[in-house]
Amino acid sequence: MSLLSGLWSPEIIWSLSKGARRFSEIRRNIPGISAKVLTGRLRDLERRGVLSRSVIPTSPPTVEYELTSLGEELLPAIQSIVEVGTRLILRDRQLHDSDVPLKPD
Amino acid sequence: MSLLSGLWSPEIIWSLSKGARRFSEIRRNIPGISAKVLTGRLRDLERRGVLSRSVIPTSPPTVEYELTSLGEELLPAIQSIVEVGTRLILRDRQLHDSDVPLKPD
DNA sequence: CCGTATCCAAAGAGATACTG
DNA sequence: CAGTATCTCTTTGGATACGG
Repeated sequence: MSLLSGLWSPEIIWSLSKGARRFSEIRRNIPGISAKVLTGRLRDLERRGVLSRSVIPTSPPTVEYELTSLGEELLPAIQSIVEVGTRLILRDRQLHDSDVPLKPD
Repeated sequence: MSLLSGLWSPEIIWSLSKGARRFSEIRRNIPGISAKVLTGRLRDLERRGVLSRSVIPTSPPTVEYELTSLGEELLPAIQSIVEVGTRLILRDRQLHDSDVPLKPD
């Protein structure tokens, strides 16, 4: 299960679902993540074989991250967890709303 | 994603996949988990709506934990993550074995 | 642009002892 | 049986500053 460990790993994997992305693109894509944490998570996911890192020797250097085929296999799992979570949130909101109904405007 | 947060939560959910279990049954089922951690995770998962806790007033008391319907929806996701992880481990072992081949007995 | 270094705080988890 | 109470250690993450 450590494949998805870390607060941001699922979002990082998700942000690579549509193809290779650069460091700064991923960072912009995930509001709130710091460079340090993003670097740490990317290194961890690389070591585990979930994504690959390739440096293109331009100036300044370009670094691209891409899911491996095994990384891509995690996408459906992430999606279904997010779906369950969304339903839980909606259900909670409904329970709360029925306690305190909105007055019609 | 916090639905699966905590080192042991996926295993706890998994151990309830075949129906309701008592505290001590879950604990026996998951070697290495302490009572404190199990209690903490169960409370967390209950609060999030993944499982339910019911006390049967016998003496000594019986406490049963059971997945909610939303909890059950997490099972396929857990299974597919475990499958990817297993393939990663097997692939790594293969790579390592090809470096240091076993000598035929 | 793509990071590393440092320091700090908070959360999880392990071990152990104790309880209604 | 099914927990709670401590205490300690480690891991993560946030903030900030700096570097090739």
